[in-house]
Amino acid sequence: MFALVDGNNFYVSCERVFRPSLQGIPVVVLSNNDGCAIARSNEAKALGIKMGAPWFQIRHLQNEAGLVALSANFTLYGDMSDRMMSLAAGLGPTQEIYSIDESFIGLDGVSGDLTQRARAIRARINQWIGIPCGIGMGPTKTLAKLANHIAKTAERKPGSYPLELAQVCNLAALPPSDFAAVLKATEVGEVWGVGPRIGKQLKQAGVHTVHDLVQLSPSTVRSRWSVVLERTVRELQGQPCIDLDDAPTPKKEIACTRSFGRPVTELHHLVEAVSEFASRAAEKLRRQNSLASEVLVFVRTSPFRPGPKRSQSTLVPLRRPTADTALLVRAAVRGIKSIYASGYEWSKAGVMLLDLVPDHTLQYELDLEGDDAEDSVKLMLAMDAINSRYGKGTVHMASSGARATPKVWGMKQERRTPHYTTRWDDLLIARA
DNA sequence: TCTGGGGTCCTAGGACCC
DNA sequence: TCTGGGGTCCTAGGACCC
Repeated sequence: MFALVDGNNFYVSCERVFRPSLQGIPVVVLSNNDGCAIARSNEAKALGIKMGAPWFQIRHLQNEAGLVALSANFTLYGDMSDRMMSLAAGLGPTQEIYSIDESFIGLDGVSGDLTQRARAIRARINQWIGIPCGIGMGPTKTLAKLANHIAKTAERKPGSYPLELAQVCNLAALPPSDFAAVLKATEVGEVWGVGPRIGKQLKQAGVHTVHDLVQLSPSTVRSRWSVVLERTVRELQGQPCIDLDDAPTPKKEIACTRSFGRPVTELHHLVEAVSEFASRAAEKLRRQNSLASEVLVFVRTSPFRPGPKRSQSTLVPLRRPTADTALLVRAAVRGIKSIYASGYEWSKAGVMLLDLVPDHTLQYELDLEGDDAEDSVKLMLAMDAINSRYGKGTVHMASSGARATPKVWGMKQERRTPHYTTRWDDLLIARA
């Protein structure tokens, strides 16, 4: 048995904890550069705002419907996530943190009434953290996901499902006829693993609801679609195919990419940006104790703006795998210089670290050029320690540009809330 | 004026091997 | 008429996830 615990409209809920006045009104959280809506309160969903809707297309709702938009405050959401996850872990013996707002809990060996237990955990998260959650349970991860969808939808849209399934839904506890009714009431597109493309193909083949999908034989699905969808069907039929991944494996690639707040035309600004991205990526790399063998750098113009379009990338091999910020930044700068062209309005760039290997399998080689690998490790340890103690970017590569000067290429974030939980200066003050 | 960021897995097809 | 058989590795592209 599995449970999926998922924070409702997570980013919006995090903001509401510290600004209760946002309760009950339409709120969206915007992506970087205040580009598009990436989280919506129920009231915002009711206004018809779609996931990913560009801000400039919905901003008129500020005046017309009292819509409030906030810039993404990922520092806050990450910290709230940690708190929520630690409470969700109390539901069962194992936990897989699947995304910032979701975790799967392995329930094997848990005795007693699971629904009651889940309701208690949900209440605790609500009271201690202030985040409303949905909890779904089922014999496979895909069914737990589906149950979670039902739990949230039953609460948000009265009449869509039986009310007793709201907030906490255990599909394994339903009588067969009720289970079938629930599957019939759910569209295939809601299933974990069925995206827009496959969803469309399924509907063309006459498969409209989850109930239809479960009727298909796995071998048919495999030959007509793929092994991926076959696994999904088996999981829906109650046969576990996807294990709980409670010991996250290190990432195979690490990226840091950003759209710029406004178009960039000059090389030295791109050098600054790419240096910054490479430094960020290097920090992530060291955090998972890996070394990178290659650095990929890309830059492109906006697909939306008029003017000449161009997209360039280059793969810079490293002499040996490394996690040294200086070496990775140097490689990234070499890369951007090799693909830069003037006369374009560049809108986005990024750095990806590829072909990652664990840092303990570093292969030593003959010392032909002076080996400073050990110094490098010490230097990076010191740098990470300083930045952790005194704040991000306290020490950084000079090519990223001085901290004090605003970045030409910097992100637009006009509506960001304070770092309520991670900066002393931003702590809220309560007055009696 | 204005459209996010960061991942994973699977497959087909090409290059290359004997 | 007709052009081997079997295998590995790599890459690009598609689809999905949040």
